[in-house]
Amino acid sequence: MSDTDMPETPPPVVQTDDDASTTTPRTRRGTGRRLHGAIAHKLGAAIVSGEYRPGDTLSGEVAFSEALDVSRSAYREAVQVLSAKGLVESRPKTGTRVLPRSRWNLLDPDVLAWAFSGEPDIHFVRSLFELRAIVEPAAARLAAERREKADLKEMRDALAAMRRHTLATEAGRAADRDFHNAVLAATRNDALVVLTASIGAAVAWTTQFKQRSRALPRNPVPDHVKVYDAIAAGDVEGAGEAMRLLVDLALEDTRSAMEG
Amino acid sequence: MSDTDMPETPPPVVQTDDDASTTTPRTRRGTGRRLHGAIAHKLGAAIVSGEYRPGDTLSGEVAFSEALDVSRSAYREAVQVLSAKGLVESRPKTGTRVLPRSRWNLLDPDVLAWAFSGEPDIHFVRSLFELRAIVEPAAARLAAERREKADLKEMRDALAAMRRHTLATEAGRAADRDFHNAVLAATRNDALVVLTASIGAAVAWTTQFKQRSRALPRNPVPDHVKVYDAIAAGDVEGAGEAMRLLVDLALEDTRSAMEG
DNA sequence: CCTTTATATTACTCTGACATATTGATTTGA
DNA sequence: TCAAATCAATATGTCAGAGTAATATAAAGG
Repeated sequence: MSDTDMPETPPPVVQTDDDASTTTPRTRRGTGRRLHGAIAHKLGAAIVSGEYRPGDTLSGEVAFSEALDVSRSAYREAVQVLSAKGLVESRPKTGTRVLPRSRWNLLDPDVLAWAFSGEPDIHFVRSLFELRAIVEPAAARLAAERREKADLKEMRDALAAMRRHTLATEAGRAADRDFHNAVLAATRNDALVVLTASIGAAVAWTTQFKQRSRALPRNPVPDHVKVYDAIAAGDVEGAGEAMRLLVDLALEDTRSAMEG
Repeated sequence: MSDTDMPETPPPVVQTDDDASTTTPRTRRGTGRRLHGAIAHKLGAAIVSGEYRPGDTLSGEVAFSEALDVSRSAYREAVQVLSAKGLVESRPKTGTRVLPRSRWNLLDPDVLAWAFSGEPDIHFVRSLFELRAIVEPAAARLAAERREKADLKEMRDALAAMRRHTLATEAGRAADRDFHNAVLAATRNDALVVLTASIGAAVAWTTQFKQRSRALPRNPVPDHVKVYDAIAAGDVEGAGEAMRLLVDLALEDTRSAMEG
């Protein structure tokens, strides 16, 4: 993930640790990562969460930047990031306004992270899983056609790691991601790789929710093994079917966790 | 498309139209759009075309910005855009380096535009069409399930426009896009919409190539009508199959145009 | 009523300075 | 001799203020 990462930004407190502060508490702010990154995160999250709505126009650069107590440069660089992701558009005289949702790069990893930093829209989560249910089985079919020995080894290693740890641990989740990435890599399709990298990140979010609400009810390894076996055997139909099952189960788990 | 658009940036000539120029010819540069946008386009295109390769580190901000004869601010804002799209990463002391290809947001509309502003990598084009062949039929199936009356009207209107104009005209291509967008909108899936918006833009590029090399050999309307009929009838299987045919034919046309 | 011109507002660009973080060498200690 | 801590060099990060260019709105003219 690029600059603004997933772990919640610690509240950018202005620590007034100075003692004889005759001067206003300036220059000593945010603890977070790079400043413009933090601002982009803040604004981006506010936009995708609906706090600012499409068509709304942000207060001018000078006003907003000094409201945030940052320089105009930092604020502008943050806005450039948002603009690059299709969230806002700036024009002279008009100001900076939020673009219609249709122009947002919803599959951008950062945008997804912002979307999931608050209360994720259940409708959108459904969309993501639906897309995943479309893409991943097709990817498994391609992988069954094109996999090389090295790909299969990657998958085996990931499976072994999944067996060792569980999905409750970070190592286990990483192994899960590794497995899916290995399948993707075996398709020799760059567009597929980057797409499901985004989706996978989002799905990882929902997985955390799942863990939070109830202990994981199912051992995911056998389903993954079925996918592996079919891919290793070059069984195109079987690979697609096994992956479809896998995604459906994940959707089912997450849905019950979110709605229940 | 967001800021940096498709039409070739007119060469950013430094017009030295001043007569008694004792001063260096500054402040009067690039005719193009916003300055940082132009620079982002230039650098982005250079990166995706392989001129700078992953791991390469760009010359420092001061050096590079004055080599381009722009201020550091403008250069930095451009780099922020590239960073937001996962092309580069900047760190103190280390400098700005090109990230591995796996971290590029290849489905970002701007990145796609940059990729297609030069000689498009035929391998990557193949990946895009493969992805399209996966997603669009699935979208057609969903559309057949969920379409409302208004969706069908949109599709009919687009079809009518396609009949009036041809794919050789801009109006015709717009109608083609409208039809596909209508199908997408009928799926009620935001993730699908934004994804195929990207792919569609890229495909539109290749369509232009197609037109350039040979007069269009096939009337696309009947195939589109078949898709419409199936969706209107709620025929899930038929809709998927008809769309699959449509995408396959487009791929065939483009492949022969690019390789021949 | 429509077109054209003026104007005010806003983002855009530039400049130059300082702060901060990270690397790599240097020094110190075991 | 090797390892850990220290320090300096360097490039990005942030700040401040001034001036430019573009554009929507209002005003003037046809």
